[in-house]
Amino acid sequence: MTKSKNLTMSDIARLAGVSEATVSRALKNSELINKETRLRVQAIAREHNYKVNTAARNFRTQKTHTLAVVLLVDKEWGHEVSDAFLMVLLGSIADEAAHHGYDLLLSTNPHDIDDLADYYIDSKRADGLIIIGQGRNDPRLDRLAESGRPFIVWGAEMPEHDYITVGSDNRKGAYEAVSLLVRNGRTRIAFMGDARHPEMEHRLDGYSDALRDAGIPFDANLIIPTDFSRSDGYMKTDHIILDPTFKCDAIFAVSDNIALGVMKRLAEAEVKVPEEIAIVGFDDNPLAVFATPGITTVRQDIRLGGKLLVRNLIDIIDGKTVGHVAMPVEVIVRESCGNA
Amino acid sequence: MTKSKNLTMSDIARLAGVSEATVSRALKNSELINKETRLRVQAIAREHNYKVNTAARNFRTQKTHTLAVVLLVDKEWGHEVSDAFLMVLLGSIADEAAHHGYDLLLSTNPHDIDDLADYYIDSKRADGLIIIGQGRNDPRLDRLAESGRPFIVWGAEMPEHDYITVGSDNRKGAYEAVSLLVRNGRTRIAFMGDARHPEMEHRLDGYSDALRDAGIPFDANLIIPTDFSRSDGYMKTDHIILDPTFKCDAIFAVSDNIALGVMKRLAEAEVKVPEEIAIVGFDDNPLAVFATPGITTVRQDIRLGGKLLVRNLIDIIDGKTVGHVAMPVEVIVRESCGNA
DNA sequence: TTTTATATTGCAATCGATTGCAAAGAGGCG
DNA sequence: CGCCTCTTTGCAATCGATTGCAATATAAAA
Repeated sequence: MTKSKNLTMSDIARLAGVSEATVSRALKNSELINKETRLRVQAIAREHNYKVNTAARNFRTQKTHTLAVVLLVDKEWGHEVSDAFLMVLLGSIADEAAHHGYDLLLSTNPHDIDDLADYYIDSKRADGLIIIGQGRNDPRLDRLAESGRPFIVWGAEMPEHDYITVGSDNRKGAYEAVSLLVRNGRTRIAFMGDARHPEMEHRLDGYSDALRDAGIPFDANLIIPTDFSRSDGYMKTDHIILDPTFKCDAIFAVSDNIALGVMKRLAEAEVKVPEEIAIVGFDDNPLAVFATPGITTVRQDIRLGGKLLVRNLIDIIDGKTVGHVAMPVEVIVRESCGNA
Repeated sequence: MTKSKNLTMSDIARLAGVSEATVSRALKNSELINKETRLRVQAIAREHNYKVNTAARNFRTQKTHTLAVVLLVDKEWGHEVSDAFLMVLLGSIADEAAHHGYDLLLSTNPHDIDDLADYYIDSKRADGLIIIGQGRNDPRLDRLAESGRPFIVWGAEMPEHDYITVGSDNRKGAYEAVSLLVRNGRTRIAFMGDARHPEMEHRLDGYSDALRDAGIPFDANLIIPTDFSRSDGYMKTDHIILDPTFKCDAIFAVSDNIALGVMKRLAEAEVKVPEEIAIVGFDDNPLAVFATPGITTVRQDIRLGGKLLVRNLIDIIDGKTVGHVAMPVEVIVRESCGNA
């Protein structure tokens, strides 16, 4: 632990008896410098615990080697910051960014996303933006796209949007989830979720597709608008329990959180899951396996998602063309869907 | 949306007919500059969508106005990145940092925390470090403290450590949780947790204090080493169920996650909660209220914790002296503790 | 009217690393 | 021996904002 104050490159240059230019090149292992010199300079730098001043480098190179992650988790539509998936995604993004030599700036609840682009990109804090929380077709993202700044969004591809996304194959996931319920003999399958949200819209499409392919007519009464939260799942379940005209034998919930809320309410009302009502969720929340009964769900590969967000954003920054990603999903069968 | 390339301060100076120095001062609203001039310069800057180049400023001022958050979530001792509390803490830290004009760098699973101090502080990426995940008396933190770099740790104060912490009053929380069980007539109260972890050591102290004050002898057989995970809570419950010589009428779990795992296992074994075994957890995990029965728990004010971490770290960076913080906790009574 | 105090603004050095270009040295070839 | 090539290193400009100090203008005091 050398307690010496901060050395600069010129100190190292003096110690090694070479110029600053040589030190700079040696430290990045440039072929321009004789191997012997290179190693000597590197050894001296290490010995004196010298670290390149990133602020100076960023300034000179006009690159920050930093990505900014913006969490647009809007209480309004019931997403909570505490969602397990957020943290997993964030962790994966952080790991992948580090792996590519990028630092990660984090921002939550920005007052204004327009300012945000200014704040991060124009003022040279970050080279690109990862937006998590597509919201309900947020027009601010479209404006961001117009401005031409490098960014990428976690969520669903929508033809009317002009930005790149990474997300799961929500349509296919929902299709398979609902088909599973159908195979288990369920015919009146409720949909709980908020279809105004792009990802959920795709899940609703998958739900419809599955019913159609099974020859089951679509019934709008079975669509129960629900936000992402456990509490809203809990509350909207009243509708199912208390309305005597409402009949369903299964529920497809667009998130495990909703499913957890539903199951809590059903348990209180002594409705048996899966015997009376079967349930399939989405996300494979770590809790899904610990609920009683275990929740059958659609697993997203969130860690892969984080990696792809980073890789593709870096490609965008580097001026390459990248496409949307809809990652494969996997149905995880537990007890709640009524499988044998 | 001006698509103009990046303006510099000298552009604004030219447009305003003043010097760069004046622009610089005007933009930070310095009293040195005539109010009229100030407003005019600000207006021009706004009009042209000029943003100060942070890289240049940081370089010149030798301050980064950035804090680095390091997540030391070690799978080894069962903490999962997906823990709800992590995300809440992180969100609160991010908000508070933004409020103080600091950016937030995020890093998870660093290879080496020593390098980390170099990486962030010495190479001028951040002004200070927030460490989350104190671990089992991590010696690396002690080394970090020796090096004199500004940092702060979420966790528990231990006399043998030479760094500043922010955390909850774990001892008091545990004391009240266990006292509640005692008041409900329980006398054989198991402790589930890993006392090698500083925060848990304090909770064990609180547990012991409560028993002592209630005149109940401490029984080492009732201490069940358990890591932080739901799954370990689930597994260690076997001990309670399957060992015929083991008798307890209540469990104090050092985290709600453990409590959830325990309850899952007890439900499978058809042990009634709270009638046969009462349970109190810790954290007030958002799930605690959604478990059946709802889990009585000790709530930590995590959002406040995040704020204090940031404020105190900034004080440390500014050279002020700050003390440890043990935030007040609150027992949240639900059904699992067997209250009337 | 001269002097002094005050309010504004500008000059110019500075932060530390990077990089295009030039220069010096080493070796090869005719 | 002279010319050319290739390797290795150094020179010096540059990135953009900040700030101590000096300079100027303006007002107040003598």
